[in-house]
Amino acid sequence: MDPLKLENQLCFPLYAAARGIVKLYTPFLAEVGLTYTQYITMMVLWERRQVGVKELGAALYLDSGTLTPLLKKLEKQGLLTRARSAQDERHLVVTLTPQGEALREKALQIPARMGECVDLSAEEAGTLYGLLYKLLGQMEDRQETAKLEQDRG
Amino acid sequence: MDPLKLENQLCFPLYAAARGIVKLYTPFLAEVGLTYTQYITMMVLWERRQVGVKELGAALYLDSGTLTPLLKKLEKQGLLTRARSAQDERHLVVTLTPQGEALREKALQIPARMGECVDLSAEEAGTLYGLLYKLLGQMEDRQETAKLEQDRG
DNA sequence: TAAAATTAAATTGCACTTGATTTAATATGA
DNA sequence: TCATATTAAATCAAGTGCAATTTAATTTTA
Repeated sequence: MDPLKLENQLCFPLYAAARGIVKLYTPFLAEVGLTYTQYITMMVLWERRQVGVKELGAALYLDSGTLTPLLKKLEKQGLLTRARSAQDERHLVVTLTPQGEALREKALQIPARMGECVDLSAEEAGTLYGLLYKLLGQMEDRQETAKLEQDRG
Repeated sequence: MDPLKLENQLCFPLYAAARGIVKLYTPFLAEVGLTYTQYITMMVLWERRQVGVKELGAALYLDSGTLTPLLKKLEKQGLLTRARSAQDERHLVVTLTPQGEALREKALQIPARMGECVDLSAEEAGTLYGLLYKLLGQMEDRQETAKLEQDRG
């Protein structure tokens, strides 16, 4: 078995399916004026109302290099506010605005419409979900040990 | 169950795991001077030696907007050549060079090293592989029907 | 406590991705 | 056959992602 054959890779369908799913979301998200990354950012805010950039990055596996310009855009759209924490000025706190909260109602129809695009049984979806989070967990471990090794050197 | 909660999404771990895996590849690929997208492009060339941009895009689910600049970079590195087809000048044919072929030997160690980073049983990997290709297949169908509907309108 | 280390965002540079448009070549049909 | 339609790449604009560096604030420690 050729280890460099595209069809023998597990990573490639993961990479391709992820882009494909985001592409499926695009027209639905365009109706509410969001990109996919903006959408998952808003999801965190709809859950927590207020969150630091650091925690947001931990939740989404994204760093400030991606989040800073994205949050500035969402602020400009009036969906959130950005302000330094009074306790620790290094922390920037992001807060949902009433407009941002209102957008949630419009977004509520999106998951169901996406669901119609994907035909997996509940069991298949559950299995996939579990395997993906297993992978994510292992990758977090990897990043941490790499980090520690780097600090030691 | 809140449909807009991050942890209730199937798409989010897919998106995050795909980026995470590519990040794991990065240091290994840096040793052979490739990015992940360049790596899977070379994979197609290692299999076929010669391929049109159109077929390459079909194999990788990428369009000329991504591939054109990427192929120019690989050409500049001497790994492939780009030339218009004599039969049909609209087609650009990409061909592996001896240097590109030689790079394959260096890349051969990468899949095993990546495998060490991910701890899934053969059965789990097979299940994940199957589900991801099932998703990819459904998304292809979606894109095609959307395309047809658009052409009709 | 003052210097050194650490932390959190922001910034910068590079490499994608994608949608939309443009350009060039080929195929079609009145 | 010549205008029209189609096809394939290339180009362009906008939005990520990420590594590396910088800046500002806070801790730690000698």
